[in-house]
Amino acid sequence: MSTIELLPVRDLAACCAPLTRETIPAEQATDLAHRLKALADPTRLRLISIVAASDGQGACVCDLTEPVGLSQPTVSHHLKLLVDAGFLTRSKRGTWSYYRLVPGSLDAVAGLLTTA
Amino acid sequence: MSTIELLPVRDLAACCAPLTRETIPAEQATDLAHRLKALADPTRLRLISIVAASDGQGACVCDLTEPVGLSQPTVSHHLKLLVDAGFLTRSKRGTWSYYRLVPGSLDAVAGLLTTA
DNA sequence: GCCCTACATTGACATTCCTCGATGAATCGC
DNA sequence: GCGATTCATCGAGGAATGTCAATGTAGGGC
Repeated sequence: MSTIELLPVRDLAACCAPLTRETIPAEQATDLAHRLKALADPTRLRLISIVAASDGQGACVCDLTEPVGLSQPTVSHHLKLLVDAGFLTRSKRGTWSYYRLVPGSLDAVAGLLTTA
Repeated sequence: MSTIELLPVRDLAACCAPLTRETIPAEQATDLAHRLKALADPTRLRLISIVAASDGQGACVCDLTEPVGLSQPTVSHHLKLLVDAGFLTRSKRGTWSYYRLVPGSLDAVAGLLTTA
């Protein structure tokens, strides 16, 4: 999961036909694979889930490290991956970092997988 | 991606609420992460895409190795992962193996990611 | 200024993953 | 039976990933 320039998620949904409509070009496959790789980890799925639940103010790292049972650096690492992939945003207030779900980001990926 | 017992895909959709509805339990997160990991590779996305396009009779390995530009053992390996994850089925006819998309399997995963 | 809190980054290690060449298994045609 | 074809499996090498302890950075309170 090397750091790669990814388009905003909404461009994904805008530009690309679903996987099963037509053969996906190599470049789009690479981009989508990166998004999916960011999601394809139990810890990151739980982080997204918790962040989504505590929406409004957002969730800080201190709220997240205990539920997932991992060290703070590890949690920060996962959060960074999710931010880079476009699923979360980070906003700093004082010493705290608040993470929020990017609206529509998950739906954009889901839309590319949907058959109908 | 060690071989793990996964429920049929339809049970995924049947049993589980979307990621953002409520905090996902660790066990479900592991299961979903396995499915996503199976999808999170450019080559496998393209394989799925090609197989889905050539539906009806299905696609054999010989049809797939050239478009993705990888060796036959590698393609067989990826196909096995996709079968194990429940996205493809394999049926042998003579010397050929025909791969087909499992209807609804992608939609089941997509449904778990959808916000609405 | 100084310490404490909250978080990010670095470096290291073990594990997993992707890929290939080589080999094995099964089928078809002769 | 024998060779050729199609595909799966095995073993290995290199790259990427998940995790942690240690360290760095920055803000808040005294």
